[in-house]
Amino acid sequence: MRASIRDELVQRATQVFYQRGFHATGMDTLVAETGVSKTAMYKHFRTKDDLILAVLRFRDETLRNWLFRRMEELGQTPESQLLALFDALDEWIKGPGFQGCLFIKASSEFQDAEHPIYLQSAEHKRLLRRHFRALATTAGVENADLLANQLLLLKEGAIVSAHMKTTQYPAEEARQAAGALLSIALRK
Amino acid sequence: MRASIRDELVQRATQVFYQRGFHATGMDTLVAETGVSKTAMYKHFRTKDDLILAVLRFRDETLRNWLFRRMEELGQTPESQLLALFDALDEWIKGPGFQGCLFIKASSEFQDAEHPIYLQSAEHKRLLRRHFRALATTAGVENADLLANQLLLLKEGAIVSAHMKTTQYPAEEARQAAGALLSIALRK
DNA sequence: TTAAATATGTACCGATCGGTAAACTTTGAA
DNA sequence: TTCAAAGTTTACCGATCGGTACATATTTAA
Repeated sequence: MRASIRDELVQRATQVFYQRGFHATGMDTLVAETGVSKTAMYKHFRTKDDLILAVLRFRDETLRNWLFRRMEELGQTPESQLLALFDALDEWIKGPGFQGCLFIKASSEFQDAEHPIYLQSAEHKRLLRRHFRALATTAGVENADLLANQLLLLKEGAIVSAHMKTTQYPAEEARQAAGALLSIALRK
Repeated sequence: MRASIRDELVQRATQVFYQRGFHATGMDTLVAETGVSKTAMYKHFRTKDDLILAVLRFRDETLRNWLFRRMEELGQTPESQLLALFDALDEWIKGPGFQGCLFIKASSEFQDAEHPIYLQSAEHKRLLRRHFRALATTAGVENADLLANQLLLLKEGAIVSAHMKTTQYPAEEARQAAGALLSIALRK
């Protein structure tokens, strides 16, 4: 029960930042929404930025674990797992509380290319990319780099378009496009 | 020379918000960066939100005008114009001062689905979508809606991936994917 | 049982937030 | 040339910002 207050703070803060934004959320709001006193917060994290970094690390772990597991559950072969990315995405988008991608938001609120928060956000995307590329390679795709990057483009586009309500069925449309690209990549 | 101070304020404010973010930019910063006094600002715009809305309207006009013109210049047929979207995108991304999409940022800092800033941002994407769909229809694509949405997914994904440096050649990879989708859509 | 560790609430810090008031200067059209 | 419109500077408002001090309560391990 010792370290759990810190964990609970991070988990609840993740939700608050996700729903309200980083700059728009003050430490007093965090106190009110998480139930953790400000003194305790600053005992665990030296600054607000440090807390945000912990939030991003937590989100990276949980989101990546969930996504990769869901892709495995929904697809038996590497090819179908790659397409299952968009089925999992669809679940996420249609699920409760979806508000876009926390890392896109973080990197756009902290744009400085050397800012730790920007770097941490970018790292998450790079880890996704690596996983997709490994799957593409296993599936026998020749240019696995290209396909992995393109799947990532479709994924990010779907998340943004879902958040901005540009399209009604972003994940489905992304999946259809991904299927076309995948079958082309496997045909040669 | 009368109305031009308002215009200059909007244009300079666009750059400041783009480079530094909306919540992160205070009105005093705006005074310092635009050279326009706070009194004058509040004579033209009742609130900061109103100024942001004017910024988004200005950006929507200039960006859409530039993009559509560039697509026409770079492509002779509707098909090649659709692909030229990604050539123009490439120019933008590689050009000076690129920091992602102002509308994605605005909608993620003002997430409330009924907030005027969110609605204004979403409108920009809808106008792009309409244009792409019209081009796809002219090109003879059967399911123009689907293709237009997929091109938009690739475009948004490329912008985000460029901003987060996930991929080195986002526009090129998006263009290649778009070419594949387009040729499939025209084949039937 | 007790003492250290770890919470808490409250009050506060200087700086900045969005926004206003008022007195003064520049500008442009009749 | 004159005068109102539109600009500026400066000072200010209450609220909130990120962050700290301190005295008190609760938890936990010996």
